[in-house]
Amino acid sequence: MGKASRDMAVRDAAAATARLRHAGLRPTRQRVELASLLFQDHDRHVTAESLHDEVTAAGVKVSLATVYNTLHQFTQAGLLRQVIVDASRSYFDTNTGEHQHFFIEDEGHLIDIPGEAIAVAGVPTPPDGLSVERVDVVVRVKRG
Amino acid sequence: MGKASRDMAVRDAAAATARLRHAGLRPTRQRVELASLLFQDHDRHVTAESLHDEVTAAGVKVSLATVYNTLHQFTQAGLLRQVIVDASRSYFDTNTGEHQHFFIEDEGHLIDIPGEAIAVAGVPTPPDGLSVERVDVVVRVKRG
DNA sequence: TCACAGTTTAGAATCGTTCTAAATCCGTTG
DNA sequence: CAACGGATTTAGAACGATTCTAAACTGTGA
Repeated sequence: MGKASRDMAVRDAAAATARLRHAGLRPTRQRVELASLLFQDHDRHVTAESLHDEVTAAGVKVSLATVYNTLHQFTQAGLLRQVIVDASRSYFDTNTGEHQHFFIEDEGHLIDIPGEAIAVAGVPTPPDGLSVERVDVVVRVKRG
Repeated sequence: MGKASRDMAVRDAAAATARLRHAGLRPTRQRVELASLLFQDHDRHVTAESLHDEVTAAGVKVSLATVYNTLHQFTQAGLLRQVIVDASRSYFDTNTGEHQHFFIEDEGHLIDIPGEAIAVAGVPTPPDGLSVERVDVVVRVKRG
């Protein structure tokens, strides 16, 4: 292992810790581990189970309940965004900026579409006492 | 009860039966009941449970399993469209034409947005061997 | 170092949905 | 119009994702 990757690993944990503190979350062992995995890449899409598998494969022991708790806490803290595309499971996206998604239904796989790329025109004013929270666009794609 | 509503009821069952036959589905008692309820209004959004409650309240005995089966069969037959907006339950829409939705998260309530109203521009070409199946737009709204 | 609120955990519980195998129904045939 | 056979319905079990619970543990400020 070279110097760069060692530094990387160190920086990951430090960056994760800083990020957690900044978000008002106590940097516990589990949260730091999960944050390191999640935020090493800019655009990640995970489910509770995929993340649990990943952290477990990395040799770290974190319960599934904690993964669920953590995903929700991160989401509430604005570190993650929940993406609803599949009736049977929830995805979480490390990209919290404005953007949309391709969803490959057969594979259960998401791909980001940059926010600038897509424009939604003509959204009507919502009825009476309602206000727009967010506009989600899902482009469902298939093989072939 | 006046003549009009009596005629309505008759027409409902007859229309439902015709609709089922046309879709290649045997018009069983349960399917006719459910179709009558579903297609009396043009734009309905139901969940399996809401429809089950409704049919039960109407004094008709249909099992929840049959409601699920029927919703899926109707969807496959093109009589319904499934709408994915909520991680915890599936909605079915009697409007199968091109259109989008407001989703009132607090109430779990959907409102149609006509297809002509909304325009989505700039959807990128999907990667390699993928083709666009459908573009779903969900306008999430809140009280206030 | 201590204490305590915050966090994690295993396992049970819950929720929507699907499955299973048996009972029933419907349309056709004889 | 009775009987047959495949389609349909059903109750209840099973399932998978998620949440809850109560007990054990762990950061952090004093």
